[in-house]
Amino acid sequence: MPYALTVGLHAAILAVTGEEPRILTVPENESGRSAAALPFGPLEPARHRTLELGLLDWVREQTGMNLTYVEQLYTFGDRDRALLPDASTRVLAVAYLALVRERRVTEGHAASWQGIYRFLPWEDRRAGEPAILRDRIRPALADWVSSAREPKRRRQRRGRVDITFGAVAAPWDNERVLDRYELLYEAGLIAEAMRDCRPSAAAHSNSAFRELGSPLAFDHRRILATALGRLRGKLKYRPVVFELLPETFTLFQLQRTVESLVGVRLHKQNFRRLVGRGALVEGTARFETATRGRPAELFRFRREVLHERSAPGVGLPSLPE
Amino acid sequence: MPYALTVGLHAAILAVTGEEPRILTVPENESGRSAAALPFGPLEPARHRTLELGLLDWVREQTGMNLTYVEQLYTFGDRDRALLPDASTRVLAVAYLALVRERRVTEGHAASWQGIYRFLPWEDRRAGEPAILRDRIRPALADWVSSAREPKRRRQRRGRVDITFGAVAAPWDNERVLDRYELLYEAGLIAEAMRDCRPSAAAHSNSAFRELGSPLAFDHRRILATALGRLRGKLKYRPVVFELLPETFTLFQLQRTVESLVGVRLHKQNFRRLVGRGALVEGTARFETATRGRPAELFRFRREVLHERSAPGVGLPSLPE
DNA sequence: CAATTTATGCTCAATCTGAGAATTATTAGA
DNA sequence: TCTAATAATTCTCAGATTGAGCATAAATTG
Repeated sequence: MPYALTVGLHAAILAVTGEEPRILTVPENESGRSAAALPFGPLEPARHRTLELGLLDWVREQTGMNLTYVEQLYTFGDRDRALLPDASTRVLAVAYLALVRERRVTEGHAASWQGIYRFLPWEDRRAGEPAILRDRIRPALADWVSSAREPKRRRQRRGRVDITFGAVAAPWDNERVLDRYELLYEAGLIAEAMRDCRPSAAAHSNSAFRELGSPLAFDHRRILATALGRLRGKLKYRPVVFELLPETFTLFQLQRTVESLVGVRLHKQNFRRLVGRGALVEGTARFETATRGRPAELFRFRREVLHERSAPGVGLPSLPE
Repeated sequence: MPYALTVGLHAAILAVTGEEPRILTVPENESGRSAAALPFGPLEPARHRTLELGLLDWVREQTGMNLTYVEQLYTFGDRDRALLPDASTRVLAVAYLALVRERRVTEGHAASWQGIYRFLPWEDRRAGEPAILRDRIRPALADWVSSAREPKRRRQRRGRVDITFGAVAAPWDNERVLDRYELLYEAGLIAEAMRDCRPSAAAHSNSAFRELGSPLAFDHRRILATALGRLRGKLKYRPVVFELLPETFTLFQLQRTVESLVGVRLHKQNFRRLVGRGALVEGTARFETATRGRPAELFRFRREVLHERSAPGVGLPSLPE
């Protein structure tokens, strides 16, 4: 067999600063152009006892960061999306999600923080449905639907669009981040699709067409989409937000952090009720000063809950649009 | 680097017959003894365009079965749990879950169906907490807790036992299948732990100790635990049970199937209410004959729901014990 | 001190859940 | 044929949860 096999370990390292979720990226020179990439490196069987240890190693080396909360996401292995160094090497990608409190990148590392909605602009609905959806995505998807030859194929495509991007019968499901990315990729609306020489992408190549969002190296935007979808789901049933927050925080900060991740606004009073009921936090008697209105109490995550109830998340009392 | 790297593709193929979930196993000769194994085979970079296609290929070859519903579970890569063919090859395992309707194994294949609770007997609580938990597991775990030297370590162990196996403050969480398996493995109560030369396992090696449940080859019992935990979670928010049921079925059959998977009995009337509310099924006007009491109507899964609502699962109206 | 801003508390109807009683349609057997 | 046993199916009812919004409290700004 003339094929070599390598396994890459990739990390989507997420933090929330203010009201903006960000990932840590490293510069990557890829076929001439330079694009941002997630920190990653190959599994070295001799050196890395486990996959996760290998990942921590590479991340430390490339960013100077020591990860604490790490979770495996998915293993990607499609031959034609791997962006091969040469045609006789097969590369798998094992993707991880890490949650951290944002820190300045330590000296001597070229890593930088980037807002995630630069890469997935259609996922942020906090200010209502974003313009890019109405003005560019929905029309382009409508084109894609009608560009199918057979009527049956058209119906399939329309159904898929409706369910992933929401329509009359099906509301927007904020966890389907990956489905949406994959659909846009298949429809050729993503720069990476053209890079991978997708047929559908070629259709747009000579029109005045702009791809959606900033690209990332390799298949890293797909990893980011996987990470965001998974995190949005997990928030609801595990107290993971607290990995992203400082030791003490106000309830409003907590709410803003959750909102920034799930991409929608939440009903404030009901959000508090849910957090309170789950007994996830406890008040310190201290208050946030140096803010505008009435000062808010500072709360702290009750780490004990991890040993008490089985699966408390924050709950998402959504707001009608 | 003197290390070779291989990636194995492993399939937990699940069906429910009557009220018993089963997996498809193949015979495997492993270091002299023969043990059942999940169907698996190495990724062949030249032949397999995607990981999933590789998996389907191996499964077809070993069992004659064509899979439809397939889902990636996890990628395992710990060096010291891989059961290496030789010390200079590193083997990763990408594990999948497949759901099928049970069929007879086709001629010429040595595969056979095995009830999953043979391998994870503590997970079936349909008849209340199983005796093995009270008589063997809880005592053995109590020993394991007190066998820790430092008090701090003991407290940690006790907390971990309480949260994974349930205690006063925390009820039994039926999704923590993997946590429970891992804990038993670490405590040396699982045959595979001894096979992997775990120190904790050695403690039991010369007493009149019997390991829990039947072993599987490699780390396949861990894969099974991952599969069951994931499926138990997914049932609640995606209509996946129907992959396991025939075209038409009674509501009671549906309930029994769900119960067999989640491992607890459910409240019948409320279960119906939930299924009805989700509009998951529709009655055919036909009835199940050849049964004892009043004949039950046959229902059919409304495949349309996949294109309607975002995420309907069956819901689990649990019964107090 | 008034206007503004934000935090926090409280209410109320609608819906969902847990538990179980009551009713209906069959089969097995006296 | 009549009765008991077995299941399916329908209903009820109290308690908890949710969605929505009003009201009040405690600060800052001008």
